[in-house]
Amino acid sequence: MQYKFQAIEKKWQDYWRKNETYKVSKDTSKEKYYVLDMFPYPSGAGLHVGHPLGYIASDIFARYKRSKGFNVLHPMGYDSFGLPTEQYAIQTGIHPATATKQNIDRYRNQLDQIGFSYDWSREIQTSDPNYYKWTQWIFKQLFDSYYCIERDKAIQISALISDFEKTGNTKTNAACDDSIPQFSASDWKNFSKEEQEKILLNYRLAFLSETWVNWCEELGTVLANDEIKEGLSERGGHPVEQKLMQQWSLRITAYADRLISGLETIEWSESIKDIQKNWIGKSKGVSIFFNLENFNNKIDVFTTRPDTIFGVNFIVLSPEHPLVDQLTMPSQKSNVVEYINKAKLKSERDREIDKSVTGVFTGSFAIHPFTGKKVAIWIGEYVLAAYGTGAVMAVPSGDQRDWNFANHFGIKILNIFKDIDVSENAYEDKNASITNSDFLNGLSVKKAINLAIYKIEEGGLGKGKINYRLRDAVFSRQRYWGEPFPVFYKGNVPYILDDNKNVMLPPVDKYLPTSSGKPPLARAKKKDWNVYEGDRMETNIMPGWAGSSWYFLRYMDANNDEEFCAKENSDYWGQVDLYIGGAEHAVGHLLYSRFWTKFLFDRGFISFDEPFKKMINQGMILGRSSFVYRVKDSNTFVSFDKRKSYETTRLYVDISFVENDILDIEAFRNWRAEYCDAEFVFSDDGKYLCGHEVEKMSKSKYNVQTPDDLVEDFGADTLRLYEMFLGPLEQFKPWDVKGINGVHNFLRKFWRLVHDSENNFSISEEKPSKENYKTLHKTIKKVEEEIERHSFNTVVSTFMICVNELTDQKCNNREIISGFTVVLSSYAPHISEEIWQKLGNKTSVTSASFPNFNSSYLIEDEITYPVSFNGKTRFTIALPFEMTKDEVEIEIMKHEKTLHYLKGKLPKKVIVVPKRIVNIVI
RNA sequence: GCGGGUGUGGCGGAAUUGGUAGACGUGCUAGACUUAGGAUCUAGUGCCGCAAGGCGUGGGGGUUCGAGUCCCUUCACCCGCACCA
Repeated sequence: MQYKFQAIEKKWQDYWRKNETYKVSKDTSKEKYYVLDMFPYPSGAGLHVGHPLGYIASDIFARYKRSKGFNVLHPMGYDSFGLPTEQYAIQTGIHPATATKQNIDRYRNQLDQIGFSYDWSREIQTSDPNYYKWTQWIFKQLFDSYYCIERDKAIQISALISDFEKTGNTKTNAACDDSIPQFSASDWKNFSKEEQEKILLNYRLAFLSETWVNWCEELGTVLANDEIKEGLSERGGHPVEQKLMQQWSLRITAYADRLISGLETIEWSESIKDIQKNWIGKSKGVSIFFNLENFNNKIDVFTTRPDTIFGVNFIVLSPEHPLVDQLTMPSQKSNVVEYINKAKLKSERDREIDKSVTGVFTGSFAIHPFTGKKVAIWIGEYVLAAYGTGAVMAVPSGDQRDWNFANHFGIKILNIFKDIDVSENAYEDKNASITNSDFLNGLSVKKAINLAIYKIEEGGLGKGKINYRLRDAVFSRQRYWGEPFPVFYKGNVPYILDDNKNVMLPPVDKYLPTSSGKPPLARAKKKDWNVYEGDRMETNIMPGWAGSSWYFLRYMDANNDEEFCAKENSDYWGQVDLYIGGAEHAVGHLLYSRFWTKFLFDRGFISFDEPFKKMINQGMILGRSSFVYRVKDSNTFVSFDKRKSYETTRLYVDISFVENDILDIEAFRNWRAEYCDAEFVFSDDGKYLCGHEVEKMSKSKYNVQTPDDLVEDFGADTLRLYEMFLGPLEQFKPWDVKGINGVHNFLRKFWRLVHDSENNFSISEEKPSKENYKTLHKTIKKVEEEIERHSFNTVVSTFMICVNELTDQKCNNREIISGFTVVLSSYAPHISEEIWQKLGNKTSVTSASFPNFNSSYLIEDEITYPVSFNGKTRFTIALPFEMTKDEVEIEIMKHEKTLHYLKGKLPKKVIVVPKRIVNIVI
């Protein structure tokens, strides 16, 4: 073996470490570029080949940008708070910090092996007290802020307090809970301190409130909507139920509109933008008040179709609606109570699966705002408490859900659509004209909507309103391994610690809830807390996404003890120019970090309001599982091609025992005791052939391919090239080791190009030929273009073509090899450093400039014209470059092959596109 | 149901604005060379056909001198959301 990659890679990794090659600092003389990976959660399983895919792409891009003269920030760290480590702690008693450190060390080893250009002096860990004290600091700022709707930004709460002192809240236009009563300046002054605090809580961006939350009993904590998939917890797949609890929340809803409009300023995939838009779920409509027949208060309903107001047959409240109690007539009491209790017991999951129509009549009536007629008030599960006002005006002729409800309970349906039959289905399209609707008669839907809104607002019957599906983000978790809150209580009123005080996670005897069901932190005794104020400390912790919502800022100033990030640093490094990570964070991390960024921007701590300017979502690398086939009730395994003659059970086999689908019998027998005397029915060639399938990599499928083995066998440069060579970055693709040899051979071929048969470095000082230059410059151009448009896979082919051509040309000219080495270095940094050094350079190839493309080398003497007949290419012909259109036509028409394909006919038309193609129409 | 995405050889994939479909790599078939290697080199390899020729980018239709690429329609698979009023 001539190309000793193991020694070379070790040598350069040591060199980079010793020389701090990848350390960067602010340098205003250079243009900055910020390339960021989504930082990993350090799990116990280590990295598999799927993880580094995005890291390799971003590393290539970072190295490339550096060679183009940019000052590149390319950091890495760990999202090290989280559930799995805590679950492990519960099982083993090992402190999560200890397990986290082990896992991080393992990750670091794996990452170092791959030769990344991270500036490790900026490493961060979200579970490090020096990091999370700044997460707590941001929470303090959120607590200390409210959202001013007029100025459309977050403002310090002191401004609101001074408003209250002057005018009470009568003129206040701020995002808050709807239920706040009005008070005057003198009311405010007369409130006790505690009462004032409680009122302010309704305005703060971080606030404590009693809300319906998703409670997961199995995990012992509440979960955010984005942590639930198909009604089950994302982690572990446990059932989730609705529970009313006092929780910290963040008022993300105040930012709903900006979170939508901001999407227009960033380069993300349409699908992620759409997912976020749908998640926020903006809808324009109108809120309409229905007076009640026997009561003084009103029911507020939200609708996007005010044009259907005359089609209202009844009103439906959600079972959790606050007026349910009041409106339930004694005669209906038992029915309603029974119905509501049943609804309460249903989990998210149950509600999702069971879509049958259910409901109950309250016995009360509302008054239609225009007709004055009585409208029955029902309760129905299909109305969600959390959306809109938790009440709907039911228009069965225009809404299928209302139609189903009416149909089920035998309610007569009012039709308000001209010439439309609603006896079988509701009419949900917007193409009909309205009828039976007083002043709306004869209007199109669009016109009717506008007129209805006008009439409703004019009559004081309601108000135009924008509704969002997005809920405020529940920010408490009843667990141990997360950021503690910088919060203490006096009585039931929460207070924030002073700016210079931060809470460290206190030690606890067990990582489990207390016997009274309080979170694990409640186990800590007073002396265990580094800070203890008031009557008690907050015992909830922050959710997993707290630390990851701002980490990209900390990298800019990772070791600052005075601030979370000095403004001069965030002003210099600015937005993340390229963010690479998985699409699975579409609504969690990516929405929350946008929210925090906007907040920090509002408060003047940073100067930009979107964190990630451009994002690429890498696709998953799927595993290739292997199978053996055991004959039923025996210890005999039959080869894949013969399995059909037997009744067999398919069993996973560890892919490390399988090469090219051939099973290593010895390794298999040694795998498990039960297989040690296994018998085999072989294929005709005497080998055992395994079956295979492409699926997600997982431990239980024994199909996990770690980068470690590959780095050992082929080297990091090969792994880097191969991961890129697999296919487009964004696409899902199966992992298949077979192709790795090809990429490895390419590096060997490059090595051979500049070494003689004795493995001595050998380079020619001659002036390169025209052909040599052409090959190099073609490569420079293509590599540059492809990297710029993030087409990382095609670049590898370009390298291969270049080395193939140079080999054919027997070209080892210094000038050409030097140029190619720099071009290659972002993909294969180790071998490039080695060759670069052998070329006599004293500094690292990472400081070399990307070669300039010179188009003059690409000018051709001849053009090879494909000649087609009726669009089908038949032959090619080389003609001088400068030949004109007419000359080409003449030349082609007298060619013998043309005559052959014309078969004596006259061409109807001859199309000549100079320098490209000739097409003859017969 | 709504929104987004993907369909190209045995396999991974290439084809930037419509202009030689299958680059590059694997795999396969022959052969050469050896201090038998995960080596190197040569030739072949989309499908049908001895050939001439025909057919080919999920299917059908269209625009065009020319369509993987543009338009219409349809199918399959993947992802997200899903009683959102």
